[in-house]
Formats: sequence, C-alpha cells, structure tokens
Amino acid sequence: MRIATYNVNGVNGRLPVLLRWLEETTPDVVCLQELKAPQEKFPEKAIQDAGYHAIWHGQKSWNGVAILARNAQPEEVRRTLPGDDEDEHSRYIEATINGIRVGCLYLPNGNPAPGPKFDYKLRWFERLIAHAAGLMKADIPVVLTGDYNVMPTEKDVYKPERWGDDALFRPEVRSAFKTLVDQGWTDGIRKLYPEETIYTFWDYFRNAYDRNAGLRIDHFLLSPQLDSRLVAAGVDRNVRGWEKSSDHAPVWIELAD
DNA sequence: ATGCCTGGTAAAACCAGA
Repeated sequence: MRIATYNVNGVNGRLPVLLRWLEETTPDVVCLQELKAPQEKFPEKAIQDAGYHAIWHGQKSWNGVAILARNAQPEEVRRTLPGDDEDEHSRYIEATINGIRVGCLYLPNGNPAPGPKFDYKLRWFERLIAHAAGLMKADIPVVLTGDYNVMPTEKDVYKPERWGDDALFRPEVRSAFKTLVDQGWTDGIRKLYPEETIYTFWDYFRNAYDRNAGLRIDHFLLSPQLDSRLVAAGVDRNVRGWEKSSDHAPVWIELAD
C-alpha cells in the first residue's frame, strides 16, 4: 500500500500535473493540501475518472485538504482538528482506508514571526499534539501526513544559518515537532534515509529547484503498529520540474500488506 | 532587509505562500 502526500498549491490550476502524476505513479492513497478551491469547485469528476474516490474540505482562496483512495472509498472520521471551534481554516481531514487511519494536515506557515500568524501556528501545533496523543492511545495503525511547515533539523534546510528566525525553523516550532514525534511516532523518510539530504519543497524564487536550494517540510509520521510495515519511501522530485508545477514535490511511503 | 515567483480574487499601494 503506497500512501502519498502532495501540497498541490491550487488543485484546479495544477490539475494537469496532478492527473499526470496520478497516472504515472498510481499511489493507493493521496493526501492533498492547499486546494485553494471552495468546496463546490473541487475537480471531483476528473479525480474519479482517474480512478480515485475522494473526500475533501475546501475553502475559498486558501488552504483546503483532501484524501483520495484508488478504487476505494475513504471513510471520513473528521474534517476539523479539535480544540478550537472558532478556527475557520480548512487544514485537517481524517479518514480510514483499508484499516489504516490517515490524517491529512496542512500546518500553518506562521510567517512573519513573531506575530499573530506565528501564534496561530503554535496554537494549531498544540492542538495537533493533543489530537495525535489520542490517536496514539487508541492503539491503531495511523499515518499523520502532510505539509507540516517545519524543517525538523539542520539537515533538512539547504542553508540553515539563514533560516533561524523563520517561522518554519524557529526553535519553538522544531521543539513542537519533537514533542509530537516523541509521543512514539516514526518519521518515515528519516527512518529509511537517516543521513541523506532530502527536500520536498523548492521556492519559485531564484531558480531554487535548479540550485537544489530546498527544504524538507512534508512529512510522514507513523504509529508504532506501522513501523515494521514500512518498506520504502521517497520524493517524486522530478514532478517539481514539470511545467506549471507546485513548489512542493509529492512524497510517499510504501507499507507492506 | 527586501524582492525575487505564483495562484486566487478582484480590480490593488491586493493577499498568502515559505
């Protein structure tokens, strides 16, 4: 079972790229972030024609998350992150597919930091940590994946000395990520590739992709039940080089049946 | 320190992204 995450940066603007990638790689489950489309503008027909059933939580202009499953119907568990009824952002959706609980998340960017946006990011992170603790306690196979907007270590940044004050790399945010992982989650990519330089995002600015000036901010966290089932992982980094591509590349893991 | 680029929305001296 191959599970992928992809911040598409506009599901309609990137539809040709998304469909080409689905056709070429046929992941079993896909978590999408940054749909940038209201609920009624999700390209359900095109996704269905590609062989996928989908649930999604849209929002006008920004955010928006979806879970796709090939030849299967994702059973929705929730479409908000608990802990703040006032939060209007569409940043979380969770479903069960083939007995695996899949949480698809789009953690706030948080820049500029410090400031209200950074405060919102830290609050959202606390809510995620609380929700993840419940999932861990439930003792079920869980994958928490998506755009975390955090580089966990200096290895995950092309030039760490320049990112120290950024909302994606500040100590508070790295510390929150560590608190989350320390509940017992496994960083799927790092488990299989502990030393490699691996990026999942390259800025549109300054030819970042050609210079490989990237960041690793899209992650897979696996509950202990899935540790022994993790057999492969990777980044489809070539997709970032396609015409009209997102600034993120798809990331995936493979679980043994 | 800022803009560099890009999409969405609306018509901008726009916003947000990371």
